[in-house]
Amino acid sequence: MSIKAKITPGHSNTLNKELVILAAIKLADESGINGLSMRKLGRELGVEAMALYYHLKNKSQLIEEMIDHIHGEIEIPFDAPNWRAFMQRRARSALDVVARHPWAAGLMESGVNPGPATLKDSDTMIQCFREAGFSIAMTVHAVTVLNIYIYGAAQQYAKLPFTTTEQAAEVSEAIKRQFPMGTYPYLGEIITQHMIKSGYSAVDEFDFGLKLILDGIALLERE
Amino acid sequence: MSIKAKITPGHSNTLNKELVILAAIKLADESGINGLSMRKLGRELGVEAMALYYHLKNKSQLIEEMIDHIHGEIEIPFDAPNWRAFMQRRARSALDVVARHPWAAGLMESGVNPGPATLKDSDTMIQCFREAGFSIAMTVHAVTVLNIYIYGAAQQYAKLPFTTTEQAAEVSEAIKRQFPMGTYPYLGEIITQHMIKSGYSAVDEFDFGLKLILDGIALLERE
DNA sequence: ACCTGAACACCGTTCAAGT
DNA sequence: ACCTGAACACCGTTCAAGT
Repeated sequence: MSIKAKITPGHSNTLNKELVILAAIKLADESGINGLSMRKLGRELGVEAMALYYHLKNKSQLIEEMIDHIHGEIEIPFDAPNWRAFMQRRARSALDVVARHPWAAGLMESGVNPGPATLKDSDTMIQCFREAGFSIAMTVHAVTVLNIYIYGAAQQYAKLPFTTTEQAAEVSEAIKRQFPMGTYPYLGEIITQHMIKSGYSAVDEFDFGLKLILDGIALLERE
Repeated sequence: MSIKAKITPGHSNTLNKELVILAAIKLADESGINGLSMRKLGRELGVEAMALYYHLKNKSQLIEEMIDHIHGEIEIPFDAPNWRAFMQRRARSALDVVARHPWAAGLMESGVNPGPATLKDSDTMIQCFREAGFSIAMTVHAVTVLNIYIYGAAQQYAKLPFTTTEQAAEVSEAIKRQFPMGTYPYLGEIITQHMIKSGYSAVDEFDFGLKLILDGIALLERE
């Protein structure tokens, strides 16, 4: 055993898959998915890019692992009193997770090669609906519409060029200035009357749509 | 005027923005968004990559223009008898468009720099709801939930590793073989009882969710 | 007006070689 | 077992120069 290993006990000073994945997520959080390169990631880890290929097959596999890790950050609210509370909390958690890792928005739910965290999340959602008395067919419908909505919303949310309602108003005005008055009268009305005057909140919109969908699912309960 | 110009009247033999965009879409359709490079695109057009920079600012702008063009392919059913028929037909058309251009799925609705086709589409959707008597606030809710659902579904649909129900069954079995029996019991049940036995159809799932959302929107009509 | 050649600063990945 | 150096075949983009 080397002296180095004795100096840092319990902390491996050599690389491993997990460390690479965590560093890759950190790098992507900071500089986006296009800012993530094997060479930069190596630099960040104090190693040449080629070293990464000892721990991972290639960049695709790295990204798959990153996505499954992110998926594992979504809260699974086992203690929720009913399916509706469960799905509501899970949805909010998923939106939070994507807000922290915007680059991941378009990559989740790819359908190909789901990792353990992804599979566990699906399994738990299904369990929740089944135990609430939903049939298999209705469970599939419910899970599908919820996931489409949540990941769709997360993706649009991640791409929003604003976060506060003030910024929303500014951006709306900028868009409106780009086209001559009257070209898009209905859109123009929405922007002036709604986006700028009253406060537009992307999160409120998300919640409204989620409620609409949960109400719809409630009607499937005994079908 | 050159002889060449006389030989091909009405057909410019030099490049222009529109030709570049169309060729780029064709190339992306064939080889995905990662297969689209300025150098390959130049080759396809019989020109050096650098020539493209005379017609477009950079690759980002090219992609923005491609997306707006794709957006223009979505049918706007002016002759629909009511808002519901309008939204149903538009949704189906959007799904078809993304099926033809899977690489575009994750890039539509980016919110930044919407092009004329994108703005026109929004304007028409808003007009449809407003003329049906929806308030401004309810129109925003309805358009938001519909777009999130449609583009979310399009994205998942574009990424599906299967198209027919037979392929769906095969892929489901492959996924199931990857994990030890009983690890994900509820997911396992869905796969064996539903995905493999009865036929799973992604399009049917899309329609089910769309109906659920349209039913929900109908309840907002006089709010 | 429209295109090219050369150049720059990057990529992902392989593979033999080093310790 | 774990990492590196050199190499290959790519990228996007700028800019002076060509016609």
